[in-house]
Amino acid sequence: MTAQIASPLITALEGSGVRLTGPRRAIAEMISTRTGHFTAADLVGAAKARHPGIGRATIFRSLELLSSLGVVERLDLPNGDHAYVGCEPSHHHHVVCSSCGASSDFDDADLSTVVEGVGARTGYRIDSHRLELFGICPTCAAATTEAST
Amino acid sequence: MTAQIASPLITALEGSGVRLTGPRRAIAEMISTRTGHFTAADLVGAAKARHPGIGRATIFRSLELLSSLGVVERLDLPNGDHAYVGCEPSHHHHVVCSSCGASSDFDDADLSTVVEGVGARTGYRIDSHRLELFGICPTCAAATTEAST
DNA sequence: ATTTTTGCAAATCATTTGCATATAT
DNA sequence: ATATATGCAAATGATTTGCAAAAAT
Repeated sequence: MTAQIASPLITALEGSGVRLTGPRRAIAEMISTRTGHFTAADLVGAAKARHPGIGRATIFRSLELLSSLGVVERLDLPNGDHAYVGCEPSHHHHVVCSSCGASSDFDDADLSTVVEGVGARTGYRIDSHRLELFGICPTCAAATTEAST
Repeated sequence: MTAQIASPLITALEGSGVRLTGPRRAIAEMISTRTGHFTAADLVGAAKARHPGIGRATIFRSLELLSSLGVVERLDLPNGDHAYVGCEPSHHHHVVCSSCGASSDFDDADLSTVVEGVGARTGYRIDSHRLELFGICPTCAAATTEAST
């Protein structure tokens, strides 16, 4: 009975009918050890070090697969870069730390009021939305304060 | 006294200290004739037809300039493409039509409550946010209904 | 045994850059 | 006159694709 902690991603893969391959396990594990967001290039780099033999294409393909399963989400950073974060498959949004890349999820409740209001005012039938918040996480804020003391 | 309608973009350029060049006028005009969002590639194509001689690089540079002036905004479409829309320079967000690309602006008021709430709950100091709504505009909705009759 | 995945290398696509020339001020 | 902008072509960077070989069912 070994620890299964690191694997909501693996669970998601298991439940989806795709094959649970070595590369996919390795990628899932590399993602689940990350605290914050990461780019495809980050993962390619990590793979080169920790799991040589995994190709660039496989990483892109896995990222797409995991996104489609809803356990990884693609973010568009303010600078235009694409990044990813591991997350719960339910609908929600992210706050991401501009300093360390950490991210938290938050849910939808209050936002849906806003979304409905906009729909009513503009006449659009709103199908989907995306909200991303950027700021400084408590840890980084503390570190900054300290440094300036 | 000729119509100046097409030129909030030009006004913005004038007020900003940059030089009002031929290519910039042409690009501003091409943008202001668009109803919905457009990609850099769209503009490159339009320029090739209507203003040959304007280079790709100039288009990208102008888009960046206009974005920095706040009269054009870059969107990240749900499919990952980058697009732009012309807009008012005040802070606001967009609803974009998945069918025709039209977009409307809406302001911030209700959203700021949500943003503050998230900041309070997560402990993040929120610096910026981005909200994009996607759906079907009234015009396209009407067209669809008609077609199915 | 059969189907899905993979790795590789090459292809594609978007965006950026260097630099000599042209243009707005 | 002088600083800023432009066009071009080449450079860069990210992501995708074709395909034969490898691995999972």
